[in-house]
Amino acid sequence: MRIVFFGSDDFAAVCLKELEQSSHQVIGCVTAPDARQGRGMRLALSPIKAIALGANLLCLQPPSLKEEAIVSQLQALEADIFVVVAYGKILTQTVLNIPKIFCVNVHGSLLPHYRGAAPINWAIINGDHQTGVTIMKVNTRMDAGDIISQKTIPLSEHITADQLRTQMARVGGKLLVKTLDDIQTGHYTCTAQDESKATLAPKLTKEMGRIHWQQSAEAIDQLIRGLKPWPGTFATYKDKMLKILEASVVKMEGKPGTVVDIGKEGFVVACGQDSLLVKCVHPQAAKIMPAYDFVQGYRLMAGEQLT
RNA sequence: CGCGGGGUGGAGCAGCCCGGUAGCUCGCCAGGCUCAUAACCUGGAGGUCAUAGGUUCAAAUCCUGUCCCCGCAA
Repeated sequence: MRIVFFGSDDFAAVCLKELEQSSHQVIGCVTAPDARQGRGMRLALSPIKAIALGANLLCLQPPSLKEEAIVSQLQALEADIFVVVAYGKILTQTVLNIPKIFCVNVHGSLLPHYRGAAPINWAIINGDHQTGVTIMKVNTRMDAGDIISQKTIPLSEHITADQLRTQMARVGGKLLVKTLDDIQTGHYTCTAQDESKATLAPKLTKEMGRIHWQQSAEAIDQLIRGLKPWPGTFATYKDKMLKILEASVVKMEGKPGTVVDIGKEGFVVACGQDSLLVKCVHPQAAKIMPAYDFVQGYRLMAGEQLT
């Protein structure tokens, strides 16, 4: 089939690579416009554009899909199907009508659970035992289209969002190719989502990463794993931000926020329930370091407070 | 030129404002001690203080350029 691919991030890039190795033909990409970002606000291009340039693929970067020029460009490609993966924009009905068959989306959850921008992270933050990938038909409502295929992924107790994301991109890419094969041969079904079970996975914010020590150590650990690497979790130590990158739950008690023990693996901070053994840390203006190195250099002592 | 913080033995930091013997907590090596600890005690090795110039009797410290790292913001 002739495919036009819509996507922007690294997750989308994995899917795109998978498509390139399939029997289907990617005839063009649509991705976000280059944006200024990073220190010094330099111009950065999306991973999708990088691949497109390397493969000599047509790459469109419209600021808006509502422009007539874009619509006619997309029509001219005569695609069989559109594939959308983490594109970041809602497609209009006009755009959805362009491909001969329809438009499919790869979503990082078992829909109708976790509709929205950050399904992978929320599954970990909420401590779920499993999640998955869904391929669905796109409509104009966010992540609400009919389900074509799904695959479940079990979650281990220590998985982080970046690991899950990598794993899910691989699984999703393979499922995408298989689903496209099925669509081509007509062996597929569309199942409407059960609206009563729909939940949302809203966009992540920086402030979500603030640690509240009165919460349980388990909840904080889930937050740390679910927000890795972005936006990350942080506490405050001596008025400076201290990012906490890795931790685990230990059975110790104390006043929430107090350092109750120090060892070679790191330092232990008491929480609302149980305590958190902090193993890896990122002080403001410094490098990422093992928690024990932080203890050495910053003179962290048992009894001190984090907020 | 978006704003800000850094680069000091193997690790993490202090010292810089107010120039004048390279400091702290670890690690490493050797020896001792202990029921035990982030164990402890004694001794030892290891640094052109990112880099290039400048000022000075004297620069980690003051001035100028360059390279690299990080946070905020997006």
